[in-house]
Amino acid sequence: MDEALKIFQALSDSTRLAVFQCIRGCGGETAYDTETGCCDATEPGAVALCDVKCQVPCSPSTLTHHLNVLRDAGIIETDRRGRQVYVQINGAALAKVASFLVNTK
Amino acid sequence: MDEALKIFQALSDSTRLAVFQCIRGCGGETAYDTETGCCDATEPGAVALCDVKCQVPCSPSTLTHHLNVLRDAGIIETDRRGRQVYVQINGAALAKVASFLVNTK
DNA sequence: CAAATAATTCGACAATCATCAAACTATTCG
DNA sequence: CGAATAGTTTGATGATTGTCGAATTATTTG
Repeated sequence: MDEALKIFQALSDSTRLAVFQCIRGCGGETAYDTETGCCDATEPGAVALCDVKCQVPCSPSTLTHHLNVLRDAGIIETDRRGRQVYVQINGAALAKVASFLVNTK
Repeated sequence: MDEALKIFQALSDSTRLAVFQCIRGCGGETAYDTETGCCDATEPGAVALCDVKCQVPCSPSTLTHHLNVLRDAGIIETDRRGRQVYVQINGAALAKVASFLVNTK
């Protein structure tokens, strides 16, 4: 399945996997960091890019690049709200690949 | 998890994914091809490299390279029997990554 | 032992790709 | 409007990596 290949490629870079994990973990309800002021997710399951950047050390352009790869693979979805772009995980795509992995034969 | 990263890297190449699928599909009971004589798996769940090579078009050295990557990632296991090396899938490793993918938060 | 089959090792080469800086667009706010 | 914040676009560059051919090792068999 070609869809699975794209997802594997998207998750095959350490920085990109960190971004992925950040979006997943930070999108929850309790992930606010009072020290840095980062990760002030306004709703469950969505994070602003600027908050991701706080936790994954890379330049803005690199982050944009990685997000494009993740989005093209169908792993995440983005929508802009005012100045910020919010990101969230597409669970369905992940579930499909997970079943592909486990599926015998 | 660093283990997951390695597995994603291993499956992020189209040729390697083809090898993976070949081992999985061909390792079954009924995959013998009377035309080419390929894929004469002697036991369920194991395939000889020469049979994989029949189905995935690449040079022997390339195949060896890909198998090393897959083995280092823990996806497959190999053992030599006489002239041939047999390969089989390590289901446990795949199951672990599958649950990593689905796992929310 | 010699020949044949199966697989590995080694180098080299081409292509892909992650990264960044700089310049730019988009949006809010004073 | 002008300043500030948030992201994107566009090269360029350095590193990684997939591929192969040639030489080599391992094993069986005549």
